[in-house]
Amino acid sequence: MNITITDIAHKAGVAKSTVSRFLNGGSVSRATRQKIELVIQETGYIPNSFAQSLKAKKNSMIGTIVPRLDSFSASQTVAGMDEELRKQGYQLLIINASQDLSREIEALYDLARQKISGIILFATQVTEAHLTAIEEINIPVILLGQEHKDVHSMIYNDFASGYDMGRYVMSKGHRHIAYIGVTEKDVAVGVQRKEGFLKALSEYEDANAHFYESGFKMSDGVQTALTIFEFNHTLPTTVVCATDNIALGVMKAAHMKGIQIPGTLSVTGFGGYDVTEVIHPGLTTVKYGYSQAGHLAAQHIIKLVNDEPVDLLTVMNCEIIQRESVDNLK
Amino acid sequence: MNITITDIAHKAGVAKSTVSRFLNGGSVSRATRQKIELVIQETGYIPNSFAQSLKAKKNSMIGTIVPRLDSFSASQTVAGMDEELRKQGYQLLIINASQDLSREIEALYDLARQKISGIILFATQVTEAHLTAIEEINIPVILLGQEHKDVHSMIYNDFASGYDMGRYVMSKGHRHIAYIGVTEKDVAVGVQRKEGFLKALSEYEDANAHFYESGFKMSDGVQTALTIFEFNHTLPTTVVCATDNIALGVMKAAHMKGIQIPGTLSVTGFGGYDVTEVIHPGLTTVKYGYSQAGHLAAQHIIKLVNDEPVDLLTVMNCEIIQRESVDNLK
DNA sequence: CTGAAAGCGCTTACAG
DNA sequence: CTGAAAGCGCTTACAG
Repeated sequence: MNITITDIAHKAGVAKSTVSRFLNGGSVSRATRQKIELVIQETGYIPNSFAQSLKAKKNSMIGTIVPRLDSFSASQTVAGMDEELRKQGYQLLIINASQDLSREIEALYDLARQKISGIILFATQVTEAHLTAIEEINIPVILLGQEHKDVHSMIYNDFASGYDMGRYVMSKGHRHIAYIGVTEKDVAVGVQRKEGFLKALSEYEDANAHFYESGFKMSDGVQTALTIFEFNHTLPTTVVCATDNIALGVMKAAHMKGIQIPGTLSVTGFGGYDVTEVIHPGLTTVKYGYSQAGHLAAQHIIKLVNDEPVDLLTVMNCEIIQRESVDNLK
Repeated sequence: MNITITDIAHKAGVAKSTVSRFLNGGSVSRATRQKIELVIQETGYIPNSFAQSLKAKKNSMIGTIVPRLDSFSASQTVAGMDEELRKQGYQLLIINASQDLSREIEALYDLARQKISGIILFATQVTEAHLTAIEEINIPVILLGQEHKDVHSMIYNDFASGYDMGRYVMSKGHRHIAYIGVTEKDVAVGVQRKEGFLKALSEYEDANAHFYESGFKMSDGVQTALTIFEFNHTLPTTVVCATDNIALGVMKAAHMKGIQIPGTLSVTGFGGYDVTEVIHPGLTTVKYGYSQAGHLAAQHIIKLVNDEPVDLLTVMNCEIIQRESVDNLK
């Protein structure tokens, strides 16, 4: 049996309300304060936060739903969020949806049941079910990574990233390009990045590109690269990959096939994962500020929780990091 | 204002207890069932889990305290735990201690306040304060990564890993070795791995090793490697690193200095991070089964929560993965 | 400064 | 099958 505030009150010979006041920093005389302190010390009393929240009608928890925990971008972002939230006195409840959209929906309701104050949802796709849930639970929600006109959203400027990367490789003289993208269900990564790249492509009349679709895993990147290497008598001079993971896969495939990077083939990624710096050659990529995004998302959700205004859409910029994986053909 | 069970009862024209029974799958007539269902549908009612837990006096949450979220081992392990826990109907509450021991203690009390059912603590050091907290909160706790005689512990067989790695490099003919370890405050990584290595070393009379201490970050590994390269007119033939991160740092430093790996210098790690496979050369390391450990920890904590017996100490074995970073000198 | 009382939203015997 | 009542552990006006 656990110790309750009533036990403490009895042992200290005071009323529960006095103990409660003591606990919450209300005014208590020196004498009673000491008695209560002593009893709490002896018993190792720990208040029941359910009961507290039940009365107080609110708590300081923020929930976040991530598609997977074991990805660089997710763990960096969550760490950033956590830091900011803790600094501001909130606790973060992390839910792993394991890349299952229906679990995201479940998680939304779960968090509502727990009367969490606000939710940050790492979005990959925003379905009708998401929208319904967000409306029903009646709790502030921020979408991170995708945008929707009816929900507060924070996105990276994926179009600009794609555009910049396209211009970059072409400025280095590349004209025969393979672009490995991902499913268009992922609007940010699958559509925006590619659209940006396409725009850059359209500005160079003598350039041409072939488009491929890959999964998100490194092994998917390896497979896709292998088919490119196999069915093309003339290799592209560069392969632009929609994520660092895919780029890593391409590098691995090239290594397996004895294709030199750089020298014979160039490769680029998106993401700016730590690994891309330590490998040889270093991967030219676009750096996304995951940790900062986490901090910012935390600040925004706190504002929303406190009914302060927040822009419906926040766009975060990214920047190219030039490393050794791209040949200068000029 | 949120909708409560009383509202539902009113609107459906029944008693709260009937709604509660309905919610918990008790016997309710077809007619009332339908009335209640309808009202819940219309109102979007979501039960308050605080109130539920307050009465039910228990919940199905397991807490885990990790020193940092953004590390490969932590995210893999947590993902494994989460998977298992969810399968068994528990929810995981993750707390990030940001590598601050006092935050671990706080977190222990925080979780107790939330009447969580059990706690898995990723341990790096086990201090008196930890022990006191664990005793006071009176909740089942499992230590992951370190052992203590009074607390349920799960550890990797770090001594054996160190021993195996030592024997491995020496079997490849290496006799002049640099060992980069970490602080001995971390018994598993700092002491056990080194002790194992020392035992292997003692079995080869003609072998010698120099010992260095590094931080856990890749950049620390770079620094340590640089001093080794600088102050030794004769380079060791291999550097055995206590973690993959450090090994990655050494590889980077070697690359900066134009030292060939393999060829001139060999390098090994511990951990089996994904990256170690994609880089060139592939890093010879010891594979730790993080995800499995997570699953196992989850199973154990659930048993403890249900008062089922669990071995006080569980030791998990690891195995060497041979890749290209070690020269065969024979 | 202190205490008695009501109430947060739910569940659980206990009658009927 | 259904309802009235008590109670989970706390907080919060309100008196004193």
